Amino acid sequence: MGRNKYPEETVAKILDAALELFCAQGYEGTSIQDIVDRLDGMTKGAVYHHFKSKEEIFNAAFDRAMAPIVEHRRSMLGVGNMTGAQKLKRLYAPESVVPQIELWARMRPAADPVKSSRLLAMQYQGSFDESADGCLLPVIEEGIADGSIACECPREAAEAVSLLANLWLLPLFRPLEPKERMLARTQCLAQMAAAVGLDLGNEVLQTTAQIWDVWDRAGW
Amino acid sequence: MGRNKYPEETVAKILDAALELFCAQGYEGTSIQDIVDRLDGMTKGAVYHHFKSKEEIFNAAFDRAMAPIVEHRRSMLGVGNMTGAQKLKRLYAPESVVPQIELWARMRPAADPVKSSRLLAMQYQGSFDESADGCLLPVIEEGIADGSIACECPREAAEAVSLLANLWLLPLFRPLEPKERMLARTQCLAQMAAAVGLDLGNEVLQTTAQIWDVWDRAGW
DNA sequence: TCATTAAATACATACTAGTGGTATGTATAG
DNA sequence: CTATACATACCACTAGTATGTATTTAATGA
Repeated sequence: MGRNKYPEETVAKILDAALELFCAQGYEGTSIQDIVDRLDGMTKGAVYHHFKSKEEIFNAAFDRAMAPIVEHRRSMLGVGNMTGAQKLKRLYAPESVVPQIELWARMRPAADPVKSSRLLAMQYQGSFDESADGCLLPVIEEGIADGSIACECPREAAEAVSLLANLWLLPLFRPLEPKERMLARTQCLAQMAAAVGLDLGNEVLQTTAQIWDVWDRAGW
Repeated sequence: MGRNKYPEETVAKILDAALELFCAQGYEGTSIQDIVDRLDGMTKGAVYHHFKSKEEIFNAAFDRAMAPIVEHRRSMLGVGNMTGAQKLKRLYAPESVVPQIELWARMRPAADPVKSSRLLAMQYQGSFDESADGCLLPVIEEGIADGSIACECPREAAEAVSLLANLWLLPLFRPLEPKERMLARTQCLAQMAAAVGLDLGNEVLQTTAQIWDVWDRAGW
């Protein structure tokens, strides 16, 4: 294959193939050659021209996939005429979470946590980042400031809710549970969150229900 | 090296070296050769005679390390003259958790979740197993049966508490937080657990404090 | 009870296919 | 003409295997 006039297309192809493979086979289970083989005609030289390591490909692929979702969340919370409590509820409403889910469902990460251990580690890490630098903690603090939320341990509550939401309510790394069990988990989390001053709202149940439907429709 | 009259000594040496290396360098970061190099004189043939794959070594190493702890827990709960609620509190009392912690501290798994992603995945998986087949859920159900615990969603509560205890209160895969923050997390979890009917007891705070001291003393 | 033998075990040695990554070559776009 | 976008050829290293060899154990026979 000769030189491409638009190399960003090549980069996009690489990242598309990589994302799909990393999800299906895990990080260690996917070789650079596997990726190259999906880039018909292209060779390893092309890949290593655009990326300096397998790890960089992995990170780039997921950053790219996550970017629109992060953007979507951030824009949703940018509005001024909402209290912190309202924004918190909105964070777990279907409109916020479902786009993310559609992405995960499309990528189909392996339900085996060991096989997807690197993804799991990223979600784990991300749960802390999300609560620290991301949207959740700032929203809670906003709610405390405007008086709409009464929470004694905002940082801790944010971390706990993030962790449970990302690793327990999202059925990424374990076989999909029956719908009623996922709803029970959601209600359980909502009760626990309420105990530390966070009202996740009623819509969170619909969110879980919709997630379940998407997952189920995707054939899990 | 000639044939050993007591091959179980060889197996033990292999597992000791493997455990230390897997903790320090992660699964993928540790090669069979790394392990062999610590077994002075021994060769890869010996290792592959006793174990059929790297994965089997990994599992065997951790199963062996965990066995006495699991045993300790199980024996502690075997006694008859305790209510479920009392057993639950005991599960999170220092005497139950500290032995486990000493082990972890000795092994020093990397605080980088990505580097230790396989261990993280095992802890994640283990959190569900622990709540399902392990001690927590049975104890809760015992408490419900004897009337000492009132919990509407035992399975969900057990999973949530297990997850948070293993991935949030145990400082395995993240840099150690200041002591007061770890205590705040503990109190937060206790509050959340109480909201779904589980009283973890007052001793859980001492447990966290002791864990922190062990970690700190180990030079984290 | 004890030597002799046969078989099973505990390793060592030598090798393979495949891996992530690099060095270098070549053609094309700017 | 130069910088970029690739291709080709290669490297050290990996998990795992096939095979060889010495030693322990078990079986045998007296």
